[in-house]
Amino acid sequence: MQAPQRHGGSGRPRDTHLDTALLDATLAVLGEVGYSRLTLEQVARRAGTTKPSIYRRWPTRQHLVLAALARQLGDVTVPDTGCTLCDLGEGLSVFVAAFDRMPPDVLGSLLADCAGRPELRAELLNTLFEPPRCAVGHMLRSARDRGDLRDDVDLDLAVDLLGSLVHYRILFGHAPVTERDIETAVETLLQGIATDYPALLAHAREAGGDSPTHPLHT
Amino acid sequence: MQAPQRHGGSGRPRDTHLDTALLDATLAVLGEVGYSRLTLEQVARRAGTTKPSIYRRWPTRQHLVLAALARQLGDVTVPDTGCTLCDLGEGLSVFVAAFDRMPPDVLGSLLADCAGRPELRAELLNTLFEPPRCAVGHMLRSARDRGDLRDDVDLDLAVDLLGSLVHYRILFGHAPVTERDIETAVETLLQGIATDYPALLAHAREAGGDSPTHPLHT
Amino acid sequence: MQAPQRHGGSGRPRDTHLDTALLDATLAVLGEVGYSRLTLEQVARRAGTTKPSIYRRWPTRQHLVLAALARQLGDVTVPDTGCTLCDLGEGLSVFVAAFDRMPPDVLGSLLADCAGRPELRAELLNTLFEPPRCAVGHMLRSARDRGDLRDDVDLDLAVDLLGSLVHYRILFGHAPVTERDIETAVETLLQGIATDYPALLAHAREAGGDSPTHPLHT
Amino acid sequence: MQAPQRHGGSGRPRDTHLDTALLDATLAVLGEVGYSRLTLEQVARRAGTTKPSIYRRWPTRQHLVLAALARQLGDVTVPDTGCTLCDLGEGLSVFVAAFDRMPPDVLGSLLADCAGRPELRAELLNTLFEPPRCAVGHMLRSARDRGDLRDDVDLDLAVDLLGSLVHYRILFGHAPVTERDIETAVETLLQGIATDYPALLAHAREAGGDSPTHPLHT
DNA sequence: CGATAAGCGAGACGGTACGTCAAGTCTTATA
DNA sequence: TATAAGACTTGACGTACCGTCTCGCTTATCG
Repeated sequence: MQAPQRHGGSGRPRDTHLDTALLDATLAVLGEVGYSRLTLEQVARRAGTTKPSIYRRWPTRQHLVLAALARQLGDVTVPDTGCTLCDLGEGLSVFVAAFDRMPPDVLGSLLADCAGRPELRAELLNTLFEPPRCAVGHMLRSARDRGDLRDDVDLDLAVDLLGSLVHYRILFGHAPVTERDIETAVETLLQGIATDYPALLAHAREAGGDSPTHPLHT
Repeated sequence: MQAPQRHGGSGRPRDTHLDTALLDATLAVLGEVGYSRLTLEQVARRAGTTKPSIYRRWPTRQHLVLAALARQLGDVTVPDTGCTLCDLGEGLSVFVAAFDRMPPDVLGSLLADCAGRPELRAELLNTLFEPPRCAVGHMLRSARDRGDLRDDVDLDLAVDLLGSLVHYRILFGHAPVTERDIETAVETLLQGIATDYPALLAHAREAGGDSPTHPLHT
Repeated sequence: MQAPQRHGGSGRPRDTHLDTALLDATLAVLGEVGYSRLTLEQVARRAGTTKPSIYRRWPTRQHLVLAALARQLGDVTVPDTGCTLCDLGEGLSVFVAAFDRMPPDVLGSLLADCAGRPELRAELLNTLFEPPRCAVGHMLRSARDRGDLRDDVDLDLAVDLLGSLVHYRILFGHAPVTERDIETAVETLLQGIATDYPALLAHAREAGGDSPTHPLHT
Repeated sequence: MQAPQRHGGSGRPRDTHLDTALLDATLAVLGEVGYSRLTLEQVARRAGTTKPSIYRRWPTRQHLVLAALARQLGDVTVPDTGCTLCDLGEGLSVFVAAFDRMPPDVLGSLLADCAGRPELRAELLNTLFEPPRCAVGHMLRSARDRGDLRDDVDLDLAVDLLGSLVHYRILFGHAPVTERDIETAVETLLQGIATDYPALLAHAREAGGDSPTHPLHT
């Protein structure tokens, strides 16, 4: 969802500076007044241009905001060290950090604003939510392939258990997602689906070092 | 979020039929065009009245919708049979069913629309989201008190693990929440925090009967 | 074309100060930037209100301007002294003066802008152009009734001959309409349609005094 | 207002087919939607080209339309037979016919649109309105020279009396200009300014034949 | 004959104003 | 004092043209 559709070679080419200026302005306005009070006028003025230039690039306000968020999210890469506990914890943290860089409350508002626009909603989910889901899914699959998880675990549900915790708190967090929360959630889940949880824990301890002994314990 | 504030006893009394007519109209409009396209004019016209009569009762559109949803949610009671597995599963199902009766996508939109209005947001959370959280928390606390859970489990995180799965899927479900999902999630979680999971499973089997053997397994 | 349509007794009544403020603002803007550069925003701002308040009163920009011009034209009354030459000259002068009080070039632009809107055009003609036509027609009919004109004169064409001179020069005058022009035109016309032109001239001389002897002569 | 300005000899020459195609398209669009709804885009598209090709030829929309109308008006020649009544009637008819071939209402709109652009307005008047004025003026001057009119007649006002009737009705005609109207107006005017009207009438009768006996009479 | 200069189609550019919609507030007459 | 009615201020919406610009290409004239 970064650069919008381009056309045949002919015609005056689009000013790519405007593209970035508009996305920058969008993020700035989002940060200052939030999604619901964001005005296209304001965005345009701040980018030194006018509304029609926005509509030429993105068909709706939602598309504009989505593009801005997607650019802000950037390309997020996750570790693959072979240590199931470490990788999951680290991977989730990377995504939490990426989402935390976004203006608060925007993601939820945008998602809500997609009600009734299925294509847009799909685009949003694919662009922003699917990458972390995929990454976590990939990690869990690796873990199962190397024998850390039971063969018959429902990986989709496991992904949802971790992902929904992260997403839910990001979207409407009554509490921020801390590193501690992530570790605890990962360890709790693995106790339920690992073939040999103590071995994983031991492995993580030599690899990283600061994992706690008692998941979900205060 | 039932009948709103009243004034001094004198003068023409409020038409209580209007209260219900307005909430009915709100739900109807929500169901037809969704939250973002809901117009107070439209609601008023449908209820056979005018905008000022709405504003006399609820200060903002958000309050109106919240009131309508709260009435739709109604009073939900959860079981307390002493069977940890059964109660959790049954309790979660009750709430999923209650939320499923609401117009789709409205809850998320409303919640998103509360960004920047903390009191309203708090009221929404208290009215709609807190009851299930409380009920689940209460169940887990009972379970711990009767010795089913370890003493040092972080109950808040446990509540969040279950609650976020349910809420997240309800709010923005890329997949509906099935009975099967609930059971599996409950059992997976309990494997992580129960003192003696097999005993709970056995207990549940004699009580109810249809619990599966292998959590999270296909 | 003054006060727009009113409704049943109930509801908040229209602010009549706004009506006049808007018409005043319209005339002011017309005077400053002309018809084609008149902006409803500008009119509204100047009247201390906003566009929707204008659209509530007049359906289009044309209606607004027409209303403003009509108010500016006001009620114009013409003399009826029995002196055919004097009355015609005086009556035409009155209307020329009334039109000269309007912002220049507006009338033509407005009329041109009515192309393709027959009802509006009819309203404009009725409101602004018909009164002088009627007045002149009435004068000529009186003159015929008292025997000053031949019985079989085509009064409509006579009205047009006088009216078109005035209107044409007002609308797109390459030259202003002077008192002298009016007198000369009246006298020239009457030579063509009067029963006894010299008698009329004599009558006018005793009544008024400053009529010229030789029509259309330099 | 024929072919617009050209530049130095070098470079690709202008496609003269485009000139005519654009003027044709302009007239077509004017005929279909009128002046105020004419879009340069539309004209360009219809001519199979694009806006810049228009602006390369004519600096403004007004110039384009003026050029189109001028081409449509063409060269109009008027008779000079020595019969004052016949020539005037015939000459006016020729011009009425020429203007009637133009799309209706366009002339007035264009003229109105020249408010505040004096050079353009002058060009328009010179191009479209001056020829008939000149022709009528020339006829009247010839008539005076041959002794048909009094020596001291104000020829400018006489021209205006005839011209304004024609122009006014053409521009904003509440009634079409008929042959009958023209004859009657000419005859009425001549009664006012001719040295010997009956002689002119007699002359016209032998020359043409179908002149009426009673000017301005029904 | 190759450089140069303009015209060409295409279409995006920065702008201005449009006419509409809904929000939330107010003022009335009536009950 | 609440009601139905409806006008009020406010502010943003998405669209339509304007007149200009920058492309990549074609077509002529000139050196």
